[in-house]
Amino acid sequence: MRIIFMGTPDFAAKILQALIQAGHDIVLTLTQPDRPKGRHGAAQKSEVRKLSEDYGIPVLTPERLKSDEAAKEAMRSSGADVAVVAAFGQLLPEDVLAIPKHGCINVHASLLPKYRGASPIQWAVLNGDGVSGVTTMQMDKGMDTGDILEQLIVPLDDKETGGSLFEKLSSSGAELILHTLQSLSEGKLEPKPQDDSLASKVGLIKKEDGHINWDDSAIRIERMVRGMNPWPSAYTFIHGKQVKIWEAGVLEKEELPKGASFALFLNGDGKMADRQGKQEGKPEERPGSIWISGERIFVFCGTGLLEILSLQMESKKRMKADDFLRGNMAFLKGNGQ
RNA sequence: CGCGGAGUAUAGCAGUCCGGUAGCUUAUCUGGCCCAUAUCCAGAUGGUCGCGGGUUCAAAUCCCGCCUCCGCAA
Repeated sequence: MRIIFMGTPDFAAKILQALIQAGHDIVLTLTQPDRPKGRHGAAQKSEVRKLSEDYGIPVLTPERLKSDEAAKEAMRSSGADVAVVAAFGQLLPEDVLAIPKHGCINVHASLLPKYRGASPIQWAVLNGDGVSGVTTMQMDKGMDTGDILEQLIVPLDDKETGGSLFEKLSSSGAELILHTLQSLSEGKLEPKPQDDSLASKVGLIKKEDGHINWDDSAIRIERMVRGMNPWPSAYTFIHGKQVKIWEAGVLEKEELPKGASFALFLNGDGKMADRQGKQEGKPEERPGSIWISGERIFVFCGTGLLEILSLQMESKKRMKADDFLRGNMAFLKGNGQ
């Protein structure tokens, strides 16, 4: 089949890779223009663009497909049977949807109609879902509202992170789109409309979404630690320095080891909080209090206790809690600089 | 040439400003204590101070170049 591929990041590149390996004829690729990225501010090609160029596939990078007549003309003249879209980053206008003979098929990283929108993978982890999956659907003018073609369910692991689920769903997505295209060529697809009453919508995850609110429950924060990994990561501030938390465990407050000692109190800006507040219980047990026991680090949360297993100070490498304590006790206590 | 931090023993750090015998915690090994222990005590092993030049009687430290890692920003 002659296929136009539209996508941008890693997730899309994996789908494209699978299509190429399966022997499909990719006649044209559309992806986002090169964006500044990385430490030196240089514009970088998207993953999809790199892959396409490696295989000698023509690439277009329309800033706004909606008003880019040249790109539309290229699509028309390609004579494509179908367009496969994965994390393209632009809403497709209706006239574009109609260009390929069989329309545009989207690979979406959730079990639609759940998690329509931009960050379905992270939200599955953030919400503690037991399963997620991938969906292929016939695109229409809405945001992930088209008829469902096929779905594949993927179970989540207890320690699932955004990154690990991403890996699972991209390979499942690749598998599913190949199957869907096979079904399409055999005329066996049965599009099913989505049940809008079950729909949920998720927005793009932003850096700020990784900022931990210690008033939340330990359970929720631990999910956040996993869901925001590897980006934007769950973080807090200690003495004004950003600290990312990479691994954490959930405990009950009663499980705080007896020998533990209070180290410091956190709040949003990393300064010592007002201890005269009218919160319940001892001030050292309010949400955001850090306790140290031997080589372990604990933080009181709104509900429960979070043990920090591995973390990363800004400008530093990720390290285990015991390693962190080894050389940072002075910093924690504020004695250092 | 976007802004900034960092590279010192297995690991985490101090020391660099102000040049003068390589330090701390941990790990490892040995011994002690103990019914026993991830506890405690004593001792030992272990480092081309990222790489290459330069200055100097003398460089982890000062100067120049390079490599690598990381945070921000996108």
